[in-house]
Amino acid sequence: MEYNFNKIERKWQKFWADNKTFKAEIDNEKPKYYVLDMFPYPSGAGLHVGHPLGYIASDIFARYKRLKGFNVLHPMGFDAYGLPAEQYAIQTGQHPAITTENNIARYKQQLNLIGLSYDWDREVRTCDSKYYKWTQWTFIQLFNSYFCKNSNRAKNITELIDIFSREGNQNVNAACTKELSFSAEEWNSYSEKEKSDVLMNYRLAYLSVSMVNWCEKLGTVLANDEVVNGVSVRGGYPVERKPMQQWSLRITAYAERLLNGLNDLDWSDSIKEIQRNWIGKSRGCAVYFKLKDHDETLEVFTTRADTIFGVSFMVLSPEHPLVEKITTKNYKVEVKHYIDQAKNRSEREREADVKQVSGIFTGAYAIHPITNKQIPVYISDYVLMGYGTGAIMAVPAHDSRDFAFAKKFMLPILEVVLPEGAEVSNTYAWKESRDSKEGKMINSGFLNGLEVKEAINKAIDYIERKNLGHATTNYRLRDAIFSRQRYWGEPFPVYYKEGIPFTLSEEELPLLLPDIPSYLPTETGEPPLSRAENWSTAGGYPYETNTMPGFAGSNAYSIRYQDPHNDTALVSEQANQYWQNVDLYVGGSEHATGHLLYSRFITKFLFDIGVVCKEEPYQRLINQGMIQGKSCFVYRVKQPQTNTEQQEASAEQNRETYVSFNLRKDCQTDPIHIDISLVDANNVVDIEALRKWRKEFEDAEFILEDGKYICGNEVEKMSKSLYNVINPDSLVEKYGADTLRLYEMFLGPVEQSKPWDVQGIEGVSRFLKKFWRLYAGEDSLCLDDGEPTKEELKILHRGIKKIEDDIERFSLNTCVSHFMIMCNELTEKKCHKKSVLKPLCILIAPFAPHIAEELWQMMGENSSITYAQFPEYNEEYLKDSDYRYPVSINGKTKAFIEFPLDKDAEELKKEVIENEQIQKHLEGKEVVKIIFVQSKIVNIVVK
RNA sequence: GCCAUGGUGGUGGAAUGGUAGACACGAGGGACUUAAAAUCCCUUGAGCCUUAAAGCUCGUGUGGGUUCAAGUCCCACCCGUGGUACCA
Repeated sequence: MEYNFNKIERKWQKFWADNKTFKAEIDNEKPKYYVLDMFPYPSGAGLHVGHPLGYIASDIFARYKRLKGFNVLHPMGFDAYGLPAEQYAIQTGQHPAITTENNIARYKQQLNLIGLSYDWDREVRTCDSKYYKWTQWTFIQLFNSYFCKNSNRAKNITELIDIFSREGNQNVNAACTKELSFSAEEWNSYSEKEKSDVLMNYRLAYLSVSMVNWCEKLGTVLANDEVVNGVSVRGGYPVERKPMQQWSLRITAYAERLLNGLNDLDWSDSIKEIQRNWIGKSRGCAVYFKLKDHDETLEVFTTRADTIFGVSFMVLSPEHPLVEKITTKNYKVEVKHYIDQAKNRSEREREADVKQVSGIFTGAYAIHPITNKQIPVYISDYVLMGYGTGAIMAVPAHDSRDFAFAKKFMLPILEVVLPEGAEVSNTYAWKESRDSKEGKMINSGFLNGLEVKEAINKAIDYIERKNLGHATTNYRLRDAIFSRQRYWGEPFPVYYKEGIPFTLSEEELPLLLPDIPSYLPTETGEPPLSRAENWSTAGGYPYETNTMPGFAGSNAYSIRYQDPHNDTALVSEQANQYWQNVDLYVGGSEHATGHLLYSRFITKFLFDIGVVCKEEPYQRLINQGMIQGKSCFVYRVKQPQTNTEQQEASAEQNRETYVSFNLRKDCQTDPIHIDISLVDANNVVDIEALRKWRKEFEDAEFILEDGKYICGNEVEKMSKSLYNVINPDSLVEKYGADTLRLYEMFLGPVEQSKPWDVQGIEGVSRFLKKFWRLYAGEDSLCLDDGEPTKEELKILHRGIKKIEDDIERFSLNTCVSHFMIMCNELTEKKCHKKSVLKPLCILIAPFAPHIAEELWQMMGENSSITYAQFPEYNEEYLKDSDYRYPVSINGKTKAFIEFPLDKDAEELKKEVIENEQIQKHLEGKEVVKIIFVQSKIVNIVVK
């Protein structure tokens, strides 16, 4: 019988769909296991072989867990809101919903071809109103909550209102945008608008004004990378930094919990580290500096309180509120000029010339809190308003940025930390500052002689005791800006009444995304939604016109899968109690600081308000690597630079010339990408096909080597634009889905990025054919009912053990290898015994489910292999009767000998030394000692 | 710069401190075939030795160290990849 994979795969895919084999339902008799893939954005290009890597890996795990007796939840859905569909709509006028619908259909078709065991009944789409109802609902909960720092959790905003009306905010310790102070009387006298403004300061979803890149001509906000040198990349129109009112989420309130929560997760160290860095906790000290001739104090943040005696100037951010007050008359004009300049520099420009030191003196002086010396106050844009207090104490000797500033403005450089072995030297001769936290304190009064780390603690102690400041912690993490001036996203469930935002009630959800006549922003710069007719409540109050950003829909989708059709709740308590959270999450590491952080935050919030029972959404995380493509290049010869007239003339006469790979060094060339389908395994280009492929090659001249045109290669990202995409559909057609699945795993560790090797797939294809032949005879299965031999049992049980270990460790590439070895050994033994082939079939079922199902059925089983029992290995069969231990002599392995394990040490020694083989190697030398490791003899030391 | 992570044949990659290179691709040789495809067998880290049988030396980015024993552990350096950055 032939292995007809196309027929087999179609048959079983239909069987699974018809029988809903993978439908997951709550079953309290069985333990649950939740396997999830990061859901894809359905782009127009479809899937290439890189996309399914993670899906196949998680599918293998899901299928494995089912065989292990778990009730597995393995859903899939689509992150359907996003920019490409909107841009396509702007260009073509086609509604993004239609584009998205088509792309999803194509994705589902491609995913099903691979035989993934999803429960499609639980599919979610973020653009589906039944789904985004709960995205909007979650937003409302955030709006109605504040973060209480005392209990370290979110609480209902009504509790805060209650406290305000009774005792003001004196005793309130809550996360907020800026510190306010008011009494109960004041609160009760506030207008509705004033109350709303105060509460905004505390809500977890809040409106605030933040700086954006605004392009008047294009009528839209631009991202930093869309602005270069102060003008828009598209059109070259001027861009200004402008404050705009935006919704934000107060993720910073959860910084500490997001940090601590990482410790108990089974994630890779690198991704945990990326999140830790992103949160960026730094412990330090706030220090108050009095200002000469002013009542205000200047508060700075520092992590190096030990260097306080090394302060020689202060620097404020240009946006700092005190700048205006303290600038003296003589410096007003220059300071204003500097601030104006700084304001119009985009983030990108500031980044671009980091090395450029700029700044200006304000004329003001601060008083050093310990030495009482006067210290000049400068402003400079290297100090950012967004971090710490927007002001620093500058210690040029021990901070490289302060050092550069001091050099430029000829300010004193005071050395206070002396590294071990160094001598006190003239700081003005230094080429760079000494930033290291190692060394002893000098010139620092009561800190002298201490190590830096001790000095930091002692300095903070002193500062707190004398009321000169307080210990504090800063986070790099910023609140998440949640508004987008776009069409294709979730509408905010918000309307405005006399300028005060109100949320809709739960009964009014979902607030449907309206149809609009054009997807561009309006002429007045309003977001696209303001084009919608009657975009207001029944009472005529206008709705919010911004939409939510791309990550909104993915924050709680893993929770929604648990109960996707529930109309009355995000998830029922019953469903959540059973499914809890994701046990295995598979996806790319590019979401480390986006989706993975935001959804952890939202899950913690939902935990606080009692919606879910687990605080962390994803217990174990595997980050699959990217599969790269091999790109092919031809080398176009650069035309010599001549004057224009000649060039024009020659352009008509001269055809483009391309040289073969090994000849490219002889002239100047540009590499040009060509489609990989035009090239064979030896990099020989099919020139006739190339001429037909694109016009520019039609009558080009090709300079050959050995009669062939050889192209160059490079490993790059797989992308349509680089013509190096390998499409899974054609591979399934040619080799079958089971081969593709095995090969994607066999290619290397799932976590690692690696290039797609076009030829390697032959190997697993041959293996599956061999595997089939192990069972299949001429026209029926070739099975033997006899008892397996000891030898055969050993092969089988060793295989079971290895495969189980490998899957649990997620080492799926070695798992495939071990399976191949086992099958080859059984083939060699000509073993066709049913009692061996049956467990073998189950073992491969997670990897190659179609062939496993087919053989399973042919062996006379009448139910799907999906819920078969994963075989257990028996230690008895694994015992090595014939294991030969390696014996080294002076560290070099010389012999392998058998010996029993149960003898005592002296007997063993004797036996080893007298062994014929060993004697040969000893060559009569004296044995000094014998090293045993766990009763195995390992090394003999001789003189 | 900082943080993370990796460096093993022609290639993808295996190796709880204990036979480095499993498994696979590619390559070379052979069998079957009129031929091709498919299938099967042998060789395949480098070098040496031998008529043969067998055996030897060197080898996991570089240089040190720990150990009876190091791809694996420690120290220093070089290179690649990813993240991040006037974060005080």
